[in-house]
Amino acid sequence: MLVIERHEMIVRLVNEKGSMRVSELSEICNVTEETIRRDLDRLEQAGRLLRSHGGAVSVAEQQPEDPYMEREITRMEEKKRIAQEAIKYIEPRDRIILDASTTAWYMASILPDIPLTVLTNSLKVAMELSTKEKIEVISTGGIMSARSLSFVGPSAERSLDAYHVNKAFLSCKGVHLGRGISESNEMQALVKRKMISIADRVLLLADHSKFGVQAFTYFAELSQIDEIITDDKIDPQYVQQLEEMAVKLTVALA
Amino acid sequence: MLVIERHEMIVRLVNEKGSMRVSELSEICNVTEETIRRDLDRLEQAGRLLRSHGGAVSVAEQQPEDPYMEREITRMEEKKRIAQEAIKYIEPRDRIILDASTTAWYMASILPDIPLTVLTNSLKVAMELSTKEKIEVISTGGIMSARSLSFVGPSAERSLDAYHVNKAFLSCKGVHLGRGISESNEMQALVKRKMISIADRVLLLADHSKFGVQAFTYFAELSQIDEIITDDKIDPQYVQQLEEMAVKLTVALA
DNA sequence: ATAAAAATAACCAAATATAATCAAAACTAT
DNA sequence: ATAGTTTTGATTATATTTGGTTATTTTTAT
Repeated sequence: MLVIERHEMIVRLVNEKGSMRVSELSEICNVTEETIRRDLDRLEQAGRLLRSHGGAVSVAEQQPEDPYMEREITRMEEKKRIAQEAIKYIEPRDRIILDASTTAWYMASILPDIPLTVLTNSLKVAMELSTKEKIEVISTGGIMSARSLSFVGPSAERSLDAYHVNKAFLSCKGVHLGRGISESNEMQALVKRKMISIADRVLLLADHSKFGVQAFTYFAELSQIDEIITDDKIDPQYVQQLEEMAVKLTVALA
Repeated sequence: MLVIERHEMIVRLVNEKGSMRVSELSEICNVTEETIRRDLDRLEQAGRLLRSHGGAVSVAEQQPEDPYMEREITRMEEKKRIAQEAIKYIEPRDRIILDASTTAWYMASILPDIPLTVLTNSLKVAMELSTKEKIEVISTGGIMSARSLSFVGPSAERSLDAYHVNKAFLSCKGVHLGRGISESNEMQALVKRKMISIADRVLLLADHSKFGVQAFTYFAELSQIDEIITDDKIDPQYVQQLEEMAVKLTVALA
């Protein structure tokens, strides 16, 4: 990747996410943090972003409203942290699933360019990964859900049948200790259920606000989840209860 | 190779790939890196690309096209006109196929929001149609081709098997009266062949520059095409020969 | 408030890329 | 043909980029 390309990528990422840490950019671009810092200095000189300790923030004062992205500003910080923790579980040559959640999209955007096969039903994830040449992206087809820009329906589920992955990173709307994992949309829930069935290991990405919540449809038991990644605002009572239930839990720290 | 030819080749390569290293260009063009550097300096002077340490990046990020799409930015006007003509063939409640071509993408962007089912292997087409609420979009899944932002491969072909449409709008790289319709990329060709097999009616979108051209793989006979839509710069000799061969031809006027 | 951790700036050195220069080769125009 | 121009490749000196190291600053936690 040429210098200019890296600079453009940095600006794009900073603008998309609002902010980026030096460490994230370093991983994504496959250069040392020193290089990223120098880049940020120059980009700040040029007025393309604003430097801050640990990273940089967007200076695009009023980015034109992205019609695709339902503005999920809520829990953005937590989701980014969870995404950052989650990518630590990814190793070269893994075959993984990313679902159509905001957290999975963050994961895609900060995923380093290493040899990897990613199976997804999310248009945004696919789009995001298209620039990383070492990553092979496979999309389920299916009926497009315009709101979430993802593919659902029988054909999406059918196409998943043809694959097997070693890790699946899934999100949800609710985690209830007694009732299990739930989703507000039935179509999405069915796809997630299928995803779980073709994965060796299921990692659930759920920020603290999801605990205790019961959404419309259940798509998995807690026992089907191998590990939950959440943020540090989680109620300690859940931590303890999950421990008692022998569910592995990782807390993504700030 | 003439100097100008080399210059054009350099610009084309840079635009296709987004960027090129001096070393790559040197190898491809069979000249020393010094020569390439001088070329790049002059091309940057002329504003045809942007220099960067180690290579050059494309500057062709003008509106309708972004650096992903695989075909040349040329014939844009013709393609828009062909797209405009093509949508006249679409009626409410049609089930149609749009392939991963620039022309199909133009079609998607000017398609009115009427009840319609669109089956496509193009990410851009899907994205474009996501804002039109009356249009149901179904995507083939498959391996994502990053360059063309489309889905190809066995799974893409397999998923097409589950559907049947009444009209397919396809593009190509070459239309040869004797040898048939060809494509430069075999994966895309196989998908198109399958698309033809599940469509009642096949409409070929081909600007005048495609006639007489033979690209790498053939994916259809002329007899399998129900109608060709082209632009008014088409050589009259082809018009006459197609008439003799009883192939229906529509010329999109300015 | 103070200590520990994290991030940064300021170096340096190695690798790479570039610019400048010159001579040979190829092309142009008389 | 021949003189003049342009292009090219080779060579050398110069620039830039990058990663590593260390000291310093800033932030965070106690």
